[in-house]
Amino acid sequence: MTDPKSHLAGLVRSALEHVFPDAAGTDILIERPRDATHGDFACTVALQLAKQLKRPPRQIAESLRTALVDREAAATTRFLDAVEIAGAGFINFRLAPETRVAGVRSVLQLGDAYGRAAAEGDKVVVEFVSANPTGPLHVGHGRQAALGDTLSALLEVRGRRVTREFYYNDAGVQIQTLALSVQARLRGLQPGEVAWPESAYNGDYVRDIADDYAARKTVAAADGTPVTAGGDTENLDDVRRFAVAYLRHEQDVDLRAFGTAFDVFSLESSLYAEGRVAAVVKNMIASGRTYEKDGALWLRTTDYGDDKDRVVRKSDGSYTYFVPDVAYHIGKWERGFRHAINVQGTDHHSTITRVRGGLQAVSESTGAEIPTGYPDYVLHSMVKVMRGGEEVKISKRAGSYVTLRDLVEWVGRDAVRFFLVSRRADSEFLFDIDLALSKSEENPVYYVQYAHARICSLLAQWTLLRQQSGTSALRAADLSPLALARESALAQRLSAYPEMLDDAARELAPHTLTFFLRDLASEFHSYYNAERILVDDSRLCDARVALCAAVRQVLANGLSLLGVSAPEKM
RNA sequence: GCGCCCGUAGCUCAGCGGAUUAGAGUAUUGGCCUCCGAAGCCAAGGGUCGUGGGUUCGAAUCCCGCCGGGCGCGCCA
Repeated sequence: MTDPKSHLAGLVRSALEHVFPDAAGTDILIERPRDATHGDFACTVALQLAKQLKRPPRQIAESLRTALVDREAAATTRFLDAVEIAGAGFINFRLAPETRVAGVRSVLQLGDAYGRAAAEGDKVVVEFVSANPTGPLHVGHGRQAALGDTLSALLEVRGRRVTREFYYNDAGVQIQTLALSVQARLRGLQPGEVAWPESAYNGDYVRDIADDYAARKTVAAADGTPVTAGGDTENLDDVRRFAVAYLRHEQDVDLRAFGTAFDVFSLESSLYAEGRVAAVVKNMIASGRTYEKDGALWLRTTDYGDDKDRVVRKSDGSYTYFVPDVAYHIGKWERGFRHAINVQGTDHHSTITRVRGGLQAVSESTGAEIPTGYPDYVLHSMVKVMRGGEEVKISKRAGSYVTLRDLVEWVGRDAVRFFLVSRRADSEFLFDIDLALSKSEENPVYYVQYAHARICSLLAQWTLLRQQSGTSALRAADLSPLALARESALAQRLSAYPEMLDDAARELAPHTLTFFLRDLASEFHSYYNAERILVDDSRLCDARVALCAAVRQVLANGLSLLGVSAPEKM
């Protein structure tokens, strides 16, 4: 059987076609009521149709109810227990007990694969972090890493073929600034001195790079290429090459420690090297939407909803950054990604229209037929770090901001990852260090992990009791003794897991997952405190243990999507 | 000034393709370990959903104004 929700939608649709053929095309929306007294599912289709059918909603609901009850009576297996009309015309459904607990069996049978859809979906590229190699990763990058990684996992688990990608802007003036900063350090200068370049990076890491450069050390970037420092202060190209490799390596170390792995690293410099930037300019001109003004080449991005036209080629002959950005996205399209999602800070919001416009112009002249909404964006706002009631702004390491490494050292990877995805991306994030460190109070990470560990302990005891191994015996357990309201509520939540994953993936809203896990853990803790699991009656005992084992499995599956550990002991 | 986002309990936040009585955590107060892990559970109090209009049988949710906050508004990235 399909999941209960879609099955129910099918039933309602068929009843609707029978009773009100004129309204057969109506969307059937099945929701899970917050209030358990309203049943397991509810449908508002009667309210929606009242106007169209010119009949009171309760009357429509009543006709549908009759048809549904007839169908249920004729069915071979029992699915519904009751169909009730309530309020203005809601149809509330109560599932048969066997329907309710059916989800428990699927969870135990599928194990780690529960919630996973067949990998038949589109190819999608998720670009995130994309930090310039000019300094250590900061907490904002951490938020991006957590959001991007979890979103990728969500898309993947629901069948999309995901590529996680990191883009380096390694061709701009910022890299030049980095090289000059290192060079200044090599000359023995320090921030604050008169000769120190005004725009230079002041963090301690610049001195570290200079020291290693002078010592002619070798570093390996994320792609593994070793770079050895020449040690010559005056050779700026060499300084730059070493500094970039050094910082790429540092970022790689941080990302690995954070549990984030990328499939592809793209370099802005390679877009120039491969002639992709020049090709984009050529195609923009061919689209007929460019013009020369003040010695520069402009693209009429206002044709695509931008609030002003944008410069493509500056009067000095170089290109603005958005050109390689467009070239990069043309590349994504050409690699076969019909969906691309970029995770970025809201401070880059204004670039969206520009990049999409640029893609449209190129698409028009090449006939690529890139959709106007390509690529998709998940924008997140800034992270503010609080400790002891005050904002933490300065990190020794970076000089002017708190690094991801600082954060992970302070509170641990699990807490950082869980926290950073636990809010809507567009909300401003207040990261409270004291809160993430608390081991007993309002710390949702421990709350969820604790539920997992508790169940593991329970399963270990049950195994001793029954002298059986693992969950294999539980898959066959008779679940009919699970008759309590708490038990069916838990089972219902387990069966809602795949739906929740779909919603989170569709809405590009990974925070949904953390809320689900907290609610599931909460429901388990309540159940655990109210009822004894390991009871003498072995049928009841096995059924309850099977339910708990299913809860554990879903907690573990969900945590793994978040990249958070599911400990057996804490 | 213009554009986008946000304003929900003391605090931190869900809910916002309208729909049955607005939720969670925390903080406060009071209970629960001779019993499967108290990093837990139960209960109470706490909200004109920023504000004023509008659409609707029905609005925290959709539309408009205003107030307050964030981000952006370069031939920077």
